Amino acid sequence: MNNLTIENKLWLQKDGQFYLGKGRVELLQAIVEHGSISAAARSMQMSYKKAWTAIDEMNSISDEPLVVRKTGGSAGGGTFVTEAGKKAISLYERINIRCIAFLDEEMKSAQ
Amino acid sequence: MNNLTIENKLWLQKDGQFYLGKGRVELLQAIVEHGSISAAARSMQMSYKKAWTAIDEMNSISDEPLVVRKTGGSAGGGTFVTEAGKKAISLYERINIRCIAFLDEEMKSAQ
DNA sequence: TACCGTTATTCCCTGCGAGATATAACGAAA
DNA sequence: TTTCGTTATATCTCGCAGGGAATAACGGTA
Repeated sequence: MNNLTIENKLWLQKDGQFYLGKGRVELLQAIVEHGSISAAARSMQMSYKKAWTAIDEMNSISDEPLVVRKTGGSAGGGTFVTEAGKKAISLYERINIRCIAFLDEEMKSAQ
Repeated sequence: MNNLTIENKLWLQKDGQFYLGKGRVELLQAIVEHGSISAAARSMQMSYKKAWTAIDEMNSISDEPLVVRKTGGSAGGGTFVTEAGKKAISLYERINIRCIAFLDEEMKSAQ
């Protein structure tokens, strides 16, 4: 019974629809950092299509958009995370960190 | 930002290998109840193959077997959950229940 | 020895997700 | 009006996990 660890995966749902998980939070953070979907996707070895699909889905599920997308222009366009998006990121991260700490405690006292 | 719920998925790992999750715990419980892999699989609309594969894998990862399988005999054989298996079930369930309660509290205080 | 229901194992097939590719649309700046 | 890098979107293919079916092995019991 040794070397036993507990893993967890958290995600937020809106009306039962998958909304925001670990991968999407990382994607949003990369967009904050890089200012575009394509640069963010490149930075994390994700295909543009996958990134775009994820963003389109979470944007349409949320009441307020999490990112604003601009097409065209001298820089070609860009994508920016809204305040609602940043709030969602920090909500997820705070709960996730606290949940991991909680589970560590549980496992310690369980064995 | 309403109708927002948090979902979580827990599983146990042994040396980094997936070991026991929600579905496998339910399968073990069905085996306790029915006394055979095939009856347990039937009772939860799972294919025998999937059930057998899951059991074979978790049994081989664990130090002590979680189930004992008997082949042949008048009843054709059967499968029985060991004490170690029952302990694993209750460990998972206790942590899972407590984790759900923890997350509910977190979500309440977050909004 | 014949039977029976279970465990054990192999093979085929198919649906789905992910990736790759290609191309259009866009619009500010020069 | 040309350029450029981005967003947007449609196919197409390929791999593979998972299901279904088929079959062998097993060993009490009658």
